[in-house]
Amino acid sequence: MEGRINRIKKQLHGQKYKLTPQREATVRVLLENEQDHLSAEDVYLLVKEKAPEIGLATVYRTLELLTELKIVDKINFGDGVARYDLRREGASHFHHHLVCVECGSVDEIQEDLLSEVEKVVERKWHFKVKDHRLTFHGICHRCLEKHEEESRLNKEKPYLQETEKV
Amino acid sequence: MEGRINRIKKQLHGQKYKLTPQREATVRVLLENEQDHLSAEDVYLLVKEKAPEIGLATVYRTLELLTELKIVDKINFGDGVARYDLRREGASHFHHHLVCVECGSVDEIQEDLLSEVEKVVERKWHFKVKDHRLTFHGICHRCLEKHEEESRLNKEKPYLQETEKV
DNA sequence: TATAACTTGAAAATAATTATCTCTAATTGA
DNA sequence: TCAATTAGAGATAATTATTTTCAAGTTATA
Ligand SMILES: [Mn+2]
Ligand SMILES: [Mn+2]
Ligand SMILES: [Zn+2]
Ligand SMILES: [Zn+2]
Repeated sequence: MEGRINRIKKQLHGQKYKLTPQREATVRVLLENEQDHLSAEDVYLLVKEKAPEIGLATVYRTLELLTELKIVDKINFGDGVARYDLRREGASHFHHHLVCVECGSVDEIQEDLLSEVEKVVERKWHFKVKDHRLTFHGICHRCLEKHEEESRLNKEKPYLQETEKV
Repeated sequence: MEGRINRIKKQLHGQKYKLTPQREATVRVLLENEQDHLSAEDVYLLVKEKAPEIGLATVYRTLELLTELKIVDKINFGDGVARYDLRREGASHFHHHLVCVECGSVDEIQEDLLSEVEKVVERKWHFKVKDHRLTFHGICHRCLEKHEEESRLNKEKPYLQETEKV
């Protein structure tokens, strides 16, 4: 954690930016919620707990700065707000996402998966790939298990079919 | 064109929706600009030419309806506006995009490319894939050619290096 | 043609993001 | 040291995109 903060501090200094207490508090919140996909508002509320004087505008500015430095990725899952996702250290590519259309959960895939596909794109479309965004929409393993459970119960009690409701 | 409109009309009626003149005009604009990625505002301005009385809210409502019926896909390239992309008829999957970070162009890839990757995701993450979004960010073939051209010229006139400017 | 359900345009409301302004504290450099 | 410059801050205003409200109009079909 501290090491990671220090490396981010160096990255900022390398671009003539300072690691102010507000910026540090914001980075800490992102590190402490690494697997989440927080909106600016979410980050603001969490940072406020450790630095109550911070303003929402500062959070926006900090997130913008971190995005510019590729420390976070700004993503949009189509729910009306931008979300911020910490890049894994040393990751050469942006990770992928699994969005469940039933429960709304967002899981991550850290594996590359696309290296072959990108070779094809570069060769066939003569397009130099620098980055990618890949999201799958579907049904997550939790919801799938719930379905299996339900259909098992339905078989045991065939007189209580879903079609009977109302 | 007319056949396609008729099939869309049937799709609407099947869900108890009506094909109003405003909706038809909107669909026509989308068909006439099939390879583009229009924003709601873009669509509005184009529809206004053939149906000047239409309101912006109606365009938003129509685009939302067409998205719900999977006639169009709503996409977000991170430029602050939602864009609407007509689905190819009979296409089983949503097509991919190549966004050029230099000139901003957006090209399309109709090939599937992901079937193998999706098999891996279903097997390894136990996630039932229903749809996907894949965008590559990089340098398009036009910009790459421009670069090659420039470096060719620089070799011919080595006394006019870019580093000399100012 | 009657009619219930659906749609519309205009305007207002909401929501997210960005810009502007002024203040303060830190840094710089004679 | 100390005046000048600058970076970052909060407050607030402005923009921009999208959604909601509502009275009035239109549509499919019996
Ligand atoms: Mn993520
Ligand atoms: Mn497209
Ligand atoms: Zn789920
Ligand atoms: Zn280009």
